[in-house]
Amino acid sequence: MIPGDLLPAMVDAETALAHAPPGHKDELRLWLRLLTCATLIEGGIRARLRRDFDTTLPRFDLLAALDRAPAGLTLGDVSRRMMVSNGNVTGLATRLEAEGLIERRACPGDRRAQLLRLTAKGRREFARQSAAHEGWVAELLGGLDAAERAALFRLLGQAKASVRAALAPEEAA
Amino acid sequence: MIPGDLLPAMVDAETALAHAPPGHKDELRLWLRLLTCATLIEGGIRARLRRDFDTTLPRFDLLAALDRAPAGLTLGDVSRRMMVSNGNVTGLATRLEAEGLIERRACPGDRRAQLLRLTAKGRREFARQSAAHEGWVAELLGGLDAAERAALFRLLGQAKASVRAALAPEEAA
DNA sequence: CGGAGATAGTTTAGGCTTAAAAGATTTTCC
DNA sequence: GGAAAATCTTTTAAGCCTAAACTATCTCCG
Repeated sequence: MIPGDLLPAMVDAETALAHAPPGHKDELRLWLRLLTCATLIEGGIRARLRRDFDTTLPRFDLLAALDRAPAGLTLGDVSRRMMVSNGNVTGLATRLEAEGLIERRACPGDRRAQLLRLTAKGRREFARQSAAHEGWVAELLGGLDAAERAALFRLLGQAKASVRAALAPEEAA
Repeated sequence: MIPGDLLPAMVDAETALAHAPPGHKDELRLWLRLLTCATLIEGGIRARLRRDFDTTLPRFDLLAALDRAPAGLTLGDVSRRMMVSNGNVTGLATRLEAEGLIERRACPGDRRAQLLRLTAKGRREFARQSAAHEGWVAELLGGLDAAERAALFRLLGQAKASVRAALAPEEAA
């Protein structure tokens, strides 16, 4: 995340690029601005999760995935949903289990797999975090009106499709 | 980054949310879509930097910052531009210096600070990486036409302003 | 049946990242 | 001048993250 003491004088890559000699492509500017937005929002959320709940974004994301799947998810399911590696989920799950927020149990019919589920404590804790999280996001993006948000949402959908299409060949490999 | 072997079956958080019970705010959906886009693009770039140059995105970003500042930057300058912590830059700079891509030299007039500059090798290497990078980004976002890119760029500017405004109070603290 | 290949999860080594504490130097201001 | 505050950097401990190698299990099909 972005250290709080850096924010005042922060000069992001996109801003710096604006002063650079011309010749950079359109797409690069767009990407840098997109990245700046994502980094700023993510940093704000990480700081608030730490400040208010003493937790981290990956932990929150894992709880969120489980909260949407009452029947539980295997580690592999979580890995795909969170777009992170297998081994990463192993470590995250170990820590959350130690904190008593999730539990591992055998997956019926497949002795290789384990199901992860929220404990009662995990559900309670996530409910609190989730409500706050929704508020933070609304606050951060509150400067856009509904029409702007809708337009941005639509265009990001186009962008996502473009990126997925460009990435598709290597998925097939 | 996103492991290549996960891409085919990947189900991102945003997609999963679409199947969740209603009640989620507009802003949350927008944020999740923005995050998905950024994560996908970043993952693609990381994979290509590794594949073609055996390097990482943070290393590339540090070289990029130095490339735009021929006179050199202090570690603190780099930290602000990259929006990462001080200590992070120390480690990154140490590794890049060991690879001979950058050099540290005394900062005239301030014995606390050091200037980081690209070496000749660093300049050559960054030029190669940078050209490829620009191509990758153009390829990933090539599915959008110029008008869509312009509209998206503008709306992301609004979003960035909104986020910065919401984050501003804590900067002042 | 039984082996080949796919799939689930863990481990390992190494890089990235932060917050916090500590050291060195500079600046401010009385 | 000199104390106090600010700034620049490094160090430390801990968590996050990946790729790759490995074990265990399952599935397919000959």
